Amino acid sequence: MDEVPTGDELLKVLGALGNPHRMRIVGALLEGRNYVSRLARELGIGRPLLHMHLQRLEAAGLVVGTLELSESGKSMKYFELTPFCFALTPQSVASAALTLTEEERPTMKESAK
Amino acid sequence: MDEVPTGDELLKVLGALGNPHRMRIVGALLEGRNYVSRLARELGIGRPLLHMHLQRLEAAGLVVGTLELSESGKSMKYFELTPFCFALTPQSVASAALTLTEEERPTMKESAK
DNA sequence: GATATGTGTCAGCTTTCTTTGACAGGTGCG
DNA sequence: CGCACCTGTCAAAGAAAGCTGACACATATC
Repeated sequence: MDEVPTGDELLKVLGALGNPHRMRIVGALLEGRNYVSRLARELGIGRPLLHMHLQRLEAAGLVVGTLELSESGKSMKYFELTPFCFALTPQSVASAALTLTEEERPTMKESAK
Repeated sequence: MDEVPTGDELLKVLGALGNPHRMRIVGALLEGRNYVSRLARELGIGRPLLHMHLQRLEAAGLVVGTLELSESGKSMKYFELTPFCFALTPQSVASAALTLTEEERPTMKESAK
């Protein structure tokens, strides 16, 4: 039931969900799949902005987008939620922290000591 | 068992946990309470930086700090984890998104009003 | 052709977060 | 006293995130 992610994966998930717009996007997609332009209108934000947010959610594996051709021939990108499930406890966070790679380093300063 | 937070609360929690240093701090505190200077040495980061990160975690309710007087008379601030437990699913995120206040808006210029 | 829909990207600005060094204070001990 | 700890704060710089308008491309309809 619960997914047990690596530190880097959990970092991307938390970074993706820790934003008002992206939380609202998840809420909007819970009612069904939707395409970018319509989603932008419903949420009242610009499409370039929404595009960026969706990319962040997709990079975290929380949504998936598929480019489809409508019957009229226009290409439309539909996004939908993935059935993710993460538990946030001191234990789960701590075990994820152990697998953090230094690529995600906040700052590197490996001199002598 | 699971905590059901408001949108703003969840936002603070996700923002607090979505950082490599703060994840490591949670991992370090899982082994027991600790005071700031020692924690900074063990994690290899500066005290001012750790102080800021701890403040962020405390603002999210994930840790609590208590200023105590050691037997020798020095004042030391001990931090320890709170037994938090959050479930991250499309449903939990969506319901939290409904209670988001506009105060936590992502950059809004408040010129007129 | 002009308009309306859809797609995506880019540069540049603003805002926030992160980080560091310096500074303030306190206590106990040789 | 000077040294070794502890506490806290501040300003400024650097890095990252957020946001906007303009652009380019496609297709269908008027």
